[in-house]
Amino acid sequence: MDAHATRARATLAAVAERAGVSRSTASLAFSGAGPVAPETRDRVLEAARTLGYGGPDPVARSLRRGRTGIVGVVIEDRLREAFRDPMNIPMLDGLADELGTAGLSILLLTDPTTAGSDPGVPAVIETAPMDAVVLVGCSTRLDASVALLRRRRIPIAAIEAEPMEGVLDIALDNRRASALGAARMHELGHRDIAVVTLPLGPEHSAGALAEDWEARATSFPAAERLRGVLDVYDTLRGWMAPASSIASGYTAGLSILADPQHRPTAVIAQSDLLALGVIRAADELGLMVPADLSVLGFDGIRTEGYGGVELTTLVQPAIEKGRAAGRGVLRLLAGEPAPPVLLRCTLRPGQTVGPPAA
Amino acid sequence: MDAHATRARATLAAVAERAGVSRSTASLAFSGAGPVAPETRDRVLEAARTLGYGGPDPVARSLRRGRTGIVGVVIEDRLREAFRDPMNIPMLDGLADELGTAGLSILLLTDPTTAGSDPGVPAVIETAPMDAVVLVGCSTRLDASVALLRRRRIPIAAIEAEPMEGVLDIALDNRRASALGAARMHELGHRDIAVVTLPLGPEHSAGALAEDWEARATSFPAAERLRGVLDVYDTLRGWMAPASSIASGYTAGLSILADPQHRPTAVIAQSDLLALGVIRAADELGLMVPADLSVLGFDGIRTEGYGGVELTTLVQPAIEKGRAAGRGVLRLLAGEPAPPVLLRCTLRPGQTVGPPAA
DNA sequence: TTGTATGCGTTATCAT
DNA sequence: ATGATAACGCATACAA
Repeated sequence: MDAHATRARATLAAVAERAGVSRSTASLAFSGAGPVAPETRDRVLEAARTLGYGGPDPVARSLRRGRTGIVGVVIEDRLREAFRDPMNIPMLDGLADELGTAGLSILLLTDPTTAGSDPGVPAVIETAPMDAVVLVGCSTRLDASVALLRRRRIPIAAIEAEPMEGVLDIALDNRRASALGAARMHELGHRDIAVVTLPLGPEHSAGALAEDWEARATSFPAAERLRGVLDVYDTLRGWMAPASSIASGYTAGLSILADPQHRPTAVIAQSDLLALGVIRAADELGLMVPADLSVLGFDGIRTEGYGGVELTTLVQPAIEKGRAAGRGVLRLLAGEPAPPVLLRCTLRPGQTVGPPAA
Repeated sequence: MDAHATRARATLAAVAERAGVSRSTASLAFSGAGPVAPETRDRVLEAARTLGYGGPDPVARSLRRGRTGIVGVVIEDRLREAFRDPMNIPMLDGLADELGTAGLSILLLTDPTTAGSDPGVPAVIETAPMDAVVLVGCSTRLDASVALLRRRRIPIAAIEAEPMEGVLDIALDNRRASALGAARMHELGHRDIAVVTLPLGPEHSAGALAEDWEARATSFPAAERLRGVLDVYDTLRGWMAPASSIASGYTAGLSILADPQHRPTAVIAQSDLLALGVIRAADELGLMVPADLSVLGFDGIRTEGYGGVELTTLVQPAIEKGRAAGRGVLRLLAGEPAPPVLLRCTLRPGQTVGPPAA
């Protein structure tokens, strides 16, 4: 350990004194926010070096400036779950990209209402230092978090959430896109279809879709996508998956396709992973895709790693979701008007959808 | 917008005045760090509500307390790249889990030396408020970051990095594990093997391993794993992949297996994704695994989603890596001694390794 | 170009 | 159980 290790942390005042200048001059030497004679600056920097001064304290600076340089990103539940959804990665990347240009970094937070925590202990969301927040949970139960953040006067952007007053909405045209996909199926002649949905509620339980799903749904995108299908099909079979994964899709597929007497000719899945799982189930049951069964996905993941199936799917602009949120946050922080954003999904033809078997 | 929106943010002082108590008492009412009469507290809370006070300012509190509740996690390069490595997700999850119990949250940072940024602008790592940092880049070029953080007196833990003075080391027995895998291959009778390595340097370029790889290697785990193989095999073919991905493994596999006259009987890959890529290449060339070619992976990812191959691989305790780092950080922050951690990988037999064809 | 003075919003210490 | 006071470390408006 070096000689400075035991000494107390040096402050800007100490550096200033050592350099023989005032605190303000020393401050300017570091921030560059004002004119300083080159030689004076050198003296200050020199003093800083000998004192082992690590630069202005970020916290003190934040207090003074009223900015922390931190944007909270609220992810539902555990990180593990959040990152299991392949769409969250590029979204975060786009967000980080956009925020990075402004020197902002991302603080990972979990939704206190989904994570099981003591109500006694204040949630991190109440106490974390941040300039703004991006909500990505997609859960209607965000209300509590939003109320909290509003009281703290923290600007909020929400991705794919139900629109809320005072929250910058970064939306996907989930309903329209889903209807588009459904219409394509209908055009091709499919009359008996099944839908595999993402978790609609916080329970994350699997099973046939309940009659009253709409009243109990808390996942806005999942509900919207389902509504989109119902815009085209009056009746359908619905199966709710407990997560967006191949395994869940596989299970759903087995259930839906089990009875040979009563099989749909097409399955509309609310995510690509679910679609891949359904295809695997079909495989196992000896069904050819798309000859015996059409499968439509949602997301547009690179299926490269997943066995080489070219999924017909609705591609969502995941990176752009993050970018748009980032830009929106930047505007909010700048006090500029931040208009809501609506991003569009597109249908990408693949090898998994065709006309029903005659 | 409500009535408070235009008014300036309320402070604790304002709340105290309104409630007719001193600032200290108001403070105690919120923090619960001292005795306050129940009715007094109610009055304070009531005043806070009518004033729209959102609770103590985290920044001011941090300044006073000397703690931010934030732990920086330095990931190399872009988030997209970082999350492409499947091991980083459970690691982060374990870390978040452990830190969460102490009310700490994770600030995502990128390594300023890998990300291309102006040297003029101070890197976030220099200016972000945090109590401690976890390094996960695995790059030897962490020196610069470490120096910076040391000057700031910020405790550091590093996962799978080359041990450094004053940095809490959370290590994997990469070399031993790799040697173990290689020994298994040797036992089975393989004499002509090839290794597909992770990127050894920051260039992320693909190609045959250079003679002087060791001198230029900056990725400690990749170098260690390679050394492990060399502990068993004197000579081998080496191919460096530009990333840990199926696509890179596929390319590497094609190159290595191209010439039928000169094919290894086994490939040791430094990650499971690379191994899966090699297997796909073998498939394409009409080689059976493991009859014609043995393939060993590293990581122990759930291959469920990747086509159903049961990879023989070295399983690393990814979640535990994060947990250990989290616990270490907690101890550092508490001023307790934090012993370095060495985690062990285990060989998990699968269906991709067998004796060479006679 | 440099220095002086003040306040950012809290909490810890100590006294009452 | 409550109150007065003093930091925490810095950046800015303003004066020189």
